[in-house]
Amino acid sequence: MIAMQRENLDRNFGFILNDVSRLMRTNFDRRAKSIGLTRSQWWVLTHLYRRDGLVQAELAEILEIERPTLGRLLDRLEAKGWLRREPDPGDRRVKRVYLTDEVKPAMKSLRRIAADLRQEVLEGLNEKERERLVDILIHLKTNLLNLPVTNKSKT
Amino acid sequence: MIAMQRENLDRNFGFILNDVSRLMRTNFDRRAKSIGLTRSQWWVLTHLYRRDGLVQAELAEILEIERPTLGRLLDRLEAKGWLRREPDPGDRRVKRVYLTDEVKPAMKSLRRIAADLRQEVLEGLNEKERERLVDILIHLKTNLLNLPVTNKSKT
DNA sequence: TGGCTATAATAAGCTTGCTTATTATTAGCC
DNA sequence: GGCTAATAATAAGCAAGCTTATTATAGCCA
Repeated sequence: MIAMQRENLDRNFGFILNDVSRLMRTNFDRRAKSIGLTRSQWWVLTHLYRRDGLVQAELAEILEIERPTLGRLLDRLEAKGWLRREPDPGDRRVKRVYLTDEVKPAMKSLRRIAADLRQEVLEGLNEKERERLVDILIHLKTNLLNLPVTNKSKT
Repeated sequence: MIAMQRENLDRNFGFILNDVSRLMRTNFDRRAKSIGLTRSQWWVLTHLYRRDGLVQAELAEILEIERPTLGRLLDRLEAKGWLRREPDPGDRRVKRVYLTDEVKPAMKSLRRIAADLRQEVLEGLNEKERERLVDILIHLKTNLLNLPVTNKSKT
């Protein structure tokens, strides 16, 4: 008992999760390279597609990334002409983000890439298992968001 | 039928996985900050602890990261005195990596942090479900490694 | 209204991934 | 033995996370 000394590194939950996540990202990015977008960039565009004209801070909140991280993503997307930032007329601190028209065809390709990859990765799990997996991941995410240490600077 | 237009972004498998992975990493790194190590660095040390004196290329292979990525990790670890690189006597291209003595107490703390975090994240899943989850993740990883696009430069 | 506090965006700096290219050395073949 | 191909490590450059700090503007309240 108590053993555990030589725990099996190959079954370390955190690192396998990290591996799967990393492999999916790099695989997606390779497939999307010819379009000139990364997975993170695509995710930004996907949310704007739903709700165009968001304020940067709102968008960062929705994407659950920090504002500076989003800021630089937007820099690159704007430089490549996928979107534009416009000042808010009512609040001069604020910039609103709008997609440009070039975006739609690319979005379609990327959605295809994402769906294909998802299928290939989940191959071998039936529908019920997939749903169950997503439920579990959401549960884990909830646990993480409730950890005290995770709360960053509440003033 | 066919619907899917408005697929639920909140249940997008790839991104939830990414969220969980990212939250675990940042949470770990915050807890380990006072020790002066990151999760990636800890993972390197953990493997060396098992097998000291590895060649860099072997270590990168085991960790499943690219050689330049490992190289810079080792730069930082070496600069902080956690390990040292020594030339291989038989092959002058090769450097072998050895842990220093300062490492052991830190390793113990980090193993504690990792175990605690893992418990907190997996809270609410019983032992059987946890094992099942790891099995599924390994399955997904295998799928990913078998994807043709994933194979990088086979010459 | 004038001054503190809060908020939006950005700047700057660090880490860790990746890819592509270089350099040094070894190994293998003719 | 000498050339070519393969291998180990590193350099260089990009992306996307994070944190901390700065700047401009709003908002509140005394």
